[in-house]
Amino acid sequence: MTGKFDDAARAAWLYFVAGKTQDEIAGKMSVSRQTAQRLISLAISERLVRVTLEHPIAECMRLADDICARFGLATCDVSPSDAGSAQAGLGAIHSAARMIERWLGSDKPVVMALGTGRSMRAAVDQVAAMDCPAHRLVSLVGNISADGSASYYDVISYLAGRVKAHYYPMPLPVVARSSEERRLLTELATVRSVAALARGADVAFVGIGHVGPNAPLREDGFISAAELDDLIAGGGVGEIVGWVFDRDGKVLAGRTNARVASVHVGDLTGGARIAVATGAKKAAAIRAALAGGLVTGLVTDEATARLILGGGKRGK
Amino acid sequence: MTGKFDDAARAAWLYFVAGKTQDEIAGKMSVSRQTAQRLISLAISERLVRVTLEHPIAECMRLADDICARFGLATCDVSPSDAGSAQAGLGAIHSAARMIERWLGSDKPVVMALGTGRSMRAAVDQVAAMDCPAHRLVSLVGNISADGSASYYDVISYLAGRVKAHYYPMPLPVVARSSEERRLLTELATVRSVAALARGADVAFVGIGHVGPNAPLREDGFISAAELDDLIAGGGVGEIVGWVFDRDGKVLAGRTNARVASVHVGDLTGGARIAVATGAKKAAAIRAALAGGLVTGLVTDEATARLILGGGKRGK
DNA sequence: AATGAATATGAGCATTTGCCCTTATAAAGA
DNA sequence: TCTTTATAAGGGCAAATGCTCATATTCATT
Repeated sequence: MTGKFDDAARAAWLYFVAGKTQDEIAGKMSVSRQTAQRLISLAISERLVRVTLEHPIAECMRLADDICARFGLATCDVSPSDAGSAQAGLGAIHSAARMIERWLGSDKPVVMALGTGRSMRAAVDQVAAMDCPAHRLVSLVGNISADGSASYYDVISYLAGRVKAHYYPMPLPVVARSSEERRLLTELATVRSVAALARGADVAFVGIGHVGPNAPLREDGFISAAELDDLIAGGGVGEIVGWVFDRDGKVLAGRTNARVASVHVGDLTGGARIAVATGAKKAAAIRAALAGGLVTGLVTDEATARLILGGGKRGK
Repeated sequence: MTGKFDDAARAAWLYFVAGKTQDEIAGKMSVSRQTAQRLISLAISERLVRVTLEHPIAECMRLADDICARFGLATCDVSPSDAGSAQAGLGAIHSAARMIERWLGSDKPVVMALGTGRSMRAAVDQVAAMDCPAHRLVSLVGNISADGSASYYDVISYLAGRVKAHYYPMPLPVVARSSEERRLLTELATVRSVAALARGADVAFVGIGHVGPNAPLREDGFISAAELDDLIAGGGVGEIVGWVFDRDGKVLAGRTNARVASVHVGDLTGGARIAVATGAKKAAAIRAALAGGLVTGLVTDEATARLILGGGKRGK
């Protein structure tokens, strides 16, 4: 008895690689045309097949090189913008997923640190199922939201399940109620060991949030409106796993930062630190993070890349 | 001015990755629907997009593992058979191409040795264009046919052009007219240095020819009908770059082998030696080559794999 | 055994796609 | 400048595809 995914993979193989029509496949596999179509569509939705672009689009490459040069990044991926689509940033998310897969495909065991946020969640959704029990995924940021529930885009457990890796979540709120509470929490033995693991990670993937109207930090209920205003007044423009920084990428002293319980991405030692972020609203935050050297790599899309490089003045 | 391939890649990206229809793409790129279709089709035919199967098909994996175990191979790739199709062996050719790409994608310089034949030619046809000036491609076999022309599926120059690597052809006939001539030719300085490079190759890809009715060696005019009969009488069942071996994979003494000017694959030191071969007619030759340890890896298809393992008795 | 939920299968139909053929446009040569 | 020729764009149509709805089947539960 052959499994369902096996049939799906076989049908997809015949369809994409051998170039058969669904009718022919149906004939070969002795099923109806509809079933063949369903198998192929299953293979696509389960990501048993992968379509990749071999040809680097010159314009995107150019933007990526410019960003690398300007901010001294180790890696930069710019994907084509899907202008005007509902799925903003889809391209960047797709290439982030592929980059994650590449790291997880490594032979030697990898410690991968992960932030949270919508982009990150969307990216791990696109990671193909794999089997990598040797790798470890570690969270940079607490998974407890303000009301005590453990929601907030649970990136790490989803990815861990999908790739069958061990994972180390952080049983913490994102922002503690006081700096004293933060101190107590981060001194817990379990938290300390997870944080230590995170700081030594081989690679970290994080989202970047903007600080301003509709800041994700506020929208997701981690800080109050008053706190957000305070951060803006203090020069905050962006945030990574809760740590707010100004336009130079310098982490603000005090304010909510005094109570953020997550691992600051700047504290990671040695490993690659890759940001995944797109969107006009985020451009200033991304530029600041790059300027401050908070990350060593960026995955974004064409439109955002132009904004980061300075409002398209370099275009043409 | 953006290049044509750039547009093709962009259209293909929108089509395959972003999931747009050709109409939407046409709108976005301000071209007609037909033009969008042409761009996508160009991207496919130029292999700017690549579809790969992430999910290993259980049956193929099982066959591959069986073959590895039985013959002590380092690697074995079995792709789904496209039974009854005109394109026999398409799957194996496709995975051979991918394997070649993987080697060429290596960071450190690679010396890759190459045989000839229809399968090899078809495989390199499918290799994506790359830019690897650090790698060296070296021929195992002469490119001069019996009548002095340099045809015979010119695998190496084609691949070298496609991936922009240096290459070292062998300015030799496949089978010299006498063993004396063979000795003279192989002692030429240029030939000796190419052969030395080949013997030290990191990896070799070769086809396997059968020896029997319609043997490729005969069909391509490298040996006469009488010589073929002689080889068959002497127990020859298969051939790699012209060196004929018996059912145990032992190279025949004398006969045409005394005049074969190519580098015997068994003389390669240390590197991987991978055969690409499919088809019922070749099964015996493949089995012999594996049994004799002439190669360390095999790329074939499901149907051939079954034959190699013994007429499908192990099936189900 | 009966019931109901969940899942798989099959038919019909609107969209989408691939391709042939005609027409336009551009490059090359006289 | 006027052909000639090659190359690209558009129109139209048959084939292929994706999707929805109705029906059958399986499986667990009572």
